[in-house]
Amino acid sequence: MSDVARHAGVSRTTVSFVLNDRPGAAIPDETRRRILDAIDELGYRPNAGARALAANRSGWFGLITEIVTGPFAAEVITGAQSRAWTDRRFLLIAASEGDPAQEAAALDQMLEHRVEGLLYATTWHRAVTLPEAAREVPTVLVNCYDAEGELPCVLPDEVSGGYRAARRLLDAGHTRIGFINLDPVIPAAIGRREGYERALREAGITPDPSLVIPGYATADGAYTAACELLDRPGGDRPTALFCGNDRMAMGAYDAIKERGLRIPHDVAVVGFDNQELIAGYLRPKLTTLALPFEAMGTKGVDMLADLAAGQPLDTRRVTIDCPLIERSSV
Amino acid sequence: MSDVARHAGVSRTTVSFVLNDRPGAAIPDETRRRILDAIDELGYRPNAGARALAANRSGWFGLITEIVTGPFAAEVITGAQSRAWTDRRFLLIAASEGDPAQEAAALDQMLEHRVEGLLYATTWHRAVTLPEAAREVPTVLVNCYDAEGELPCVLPDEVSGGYRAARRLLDAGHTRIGFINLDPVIPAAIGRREGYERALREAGITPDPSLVIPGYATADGAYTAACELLDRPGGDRPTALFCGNDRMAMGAYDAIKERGLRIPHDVAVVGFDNQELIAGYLRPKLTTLALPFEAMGTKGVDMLADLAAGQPLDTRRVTIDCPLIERSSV
DNA sequence: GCGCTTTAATAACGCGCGTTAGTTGGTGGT
DNA sequence: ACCACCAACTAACGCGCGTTATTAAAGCGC
Repeated sequence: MSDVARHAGVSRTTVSFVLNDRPGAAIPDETRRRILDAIDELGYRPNAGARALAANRSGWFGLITEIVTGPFAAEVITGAQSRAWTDRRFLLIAASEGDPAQEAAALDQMLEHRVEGLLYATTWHRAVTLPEAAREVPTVLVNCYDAEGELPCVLPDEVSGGYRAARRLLDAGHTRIGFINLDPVIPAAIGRREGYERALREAGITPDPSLVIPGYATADGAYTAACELLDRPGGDRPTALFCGNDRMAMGAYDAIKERGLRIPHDVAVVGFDNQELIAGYLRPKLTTLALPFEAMGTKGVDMLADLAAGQPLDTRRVTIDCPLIERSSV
Repeated sequence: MSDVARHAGVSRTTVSFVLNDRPGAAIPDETRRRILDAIDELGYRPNAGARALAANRSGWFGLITEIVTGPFAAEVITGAQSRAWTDRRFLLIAASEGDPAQEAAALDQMLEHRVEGLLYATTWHRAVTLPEAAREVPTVLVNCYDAEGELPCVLPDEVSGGYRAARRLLDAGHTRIGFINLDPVIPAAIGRREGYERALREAGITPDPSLVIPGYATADGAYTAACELLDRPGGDRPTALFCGNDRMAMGAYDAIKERGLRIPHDVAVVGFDNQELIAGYLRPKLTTLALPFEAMGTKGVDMLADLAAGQPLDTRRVTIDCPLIERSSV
């Protein structure tokens, strides 16, 4: 920077003013041009670290996830990254790998780097408890919430997701809709079932509990569940299956095809999660609901930016809709 | 740091010596303990940025990928991250999203943060050309290579992957092995075919070119290709299919099942890529080869660390084996 | 010509740390 | 009694920048 100043025949301060577009600083165009030319000529690049030190503003946000591997975390990162970029901020990403020690270590490193805010994301919707150190800095939870309800969080709207799935099938004329759910105790399963039942009732149908079977998140579990639903005695088998995730839809597909039934003509299927690698390549392609991970990442940074700027949040618990991704299985 | 020094009754220098375990500094245990106690008591955390500035060593490596979304990039990140951690380094991750402008901007930011090395990773094995600015800092290519062959790179060993796949099927007694390949012009397709043919020849079988059909990386393309192979006139249809990726294996599965054939009894299948969401949930689970993304990320940081330390590389072009992931389709 | 305001610029301090060149007090040897 | 030596520390500088207080020159009305 001193070299640039010398080269342009001005002081270092003036260079700083130009670089930062300092409001109130009167820099004639001619001087500004000379400085910018010098920067170009010398290939000068400001030192972000020194800048942060002097301005007492690191420009970092931290992002802790359980697993970097896996499409969900990646989407959160994408959303958060792009949003952070517009504020000229950078994201410090670390994976806890489910190990509390590693998580604490990552957090320590982040605090040493003076992150101005922390995003804490999980791969599945649930309650979490954060390490103590997280209280030192503004924190937003993504896809999870703290049991005490003290921290702001951004969550998928499971209820409207379940509602939307059932509604899509009702609109297609189905009245007996089997629901192969996730483990019944987790928030996703509870919320989606609530939405599913509400849609049925709105259509004048009384939910039949025997049509809701847990598939425990695996293709095998869903296969078994689908067999049970499709082989119901009395010939009142469902004409549509709503599966709690796309993996389970794979199992359901197998059960349906095995019986010589066709998708969607004989049995329609709706999944959840919109995992491209499954939904996009099943045959026929799977109509499913997307978890809005990218939007959640974006919104999380949004909230963090407000928090870091000292502004209060308008909503401390934000829910984001799960959009229906229309393909060919309904 | 000054507070800690005052609290412990020593100078700031002594605190620095303790924090950095400075070799040659004689610090009595008693003094050291007092300092560590003070750090604890005051909740002192070193400022990583200031440290980098003073030591002229940022501790950052940059990692640029095309897409953060997607399992491949995530694995590279995991490998690189964990390896970097052991050197007390951090990874600055950015996605180019295939946009040269965004890529250049990301690189600029990284250089402003004074990264000491750059990892450039692609999602599929191919040639790349880097922006000019990348020459300012040691660079290692991951899963790609530069056309000029100037930069060090770490690549998957496609040839041994193809060899290993064919070999596995030969060992299982198959002699007519169909190969649904990727787009024939890309390095992965070329290398794997070479390995496939070598394995056949070693087994005394002359490769039959009509058994190799491109599936163009899609399930649909592979379905068509598989139909062609399975419906060959003359009853000499292959008893095994080697697919250039797992998505194509999905298409092949459909073609096989449609004909009432069983996997692996009537037709064995080997995939490539080891995409958990596909390979692990197909029924039966898919035996496939893994692209060693995590290992490539690790090795990339390895090489970068040497480069950044000023040491020459022993090998400028490293290839890493693709391990066979045994499941139930052979 | 004088005072006053605006424009254009600068010198100097501090951000939090690593590092070098010292200083101080004590011990052993002759 | 003198010097050499070592253990245990410290003062002071600089890393690259943002920022504040200050100055010199130019413009303006009378």
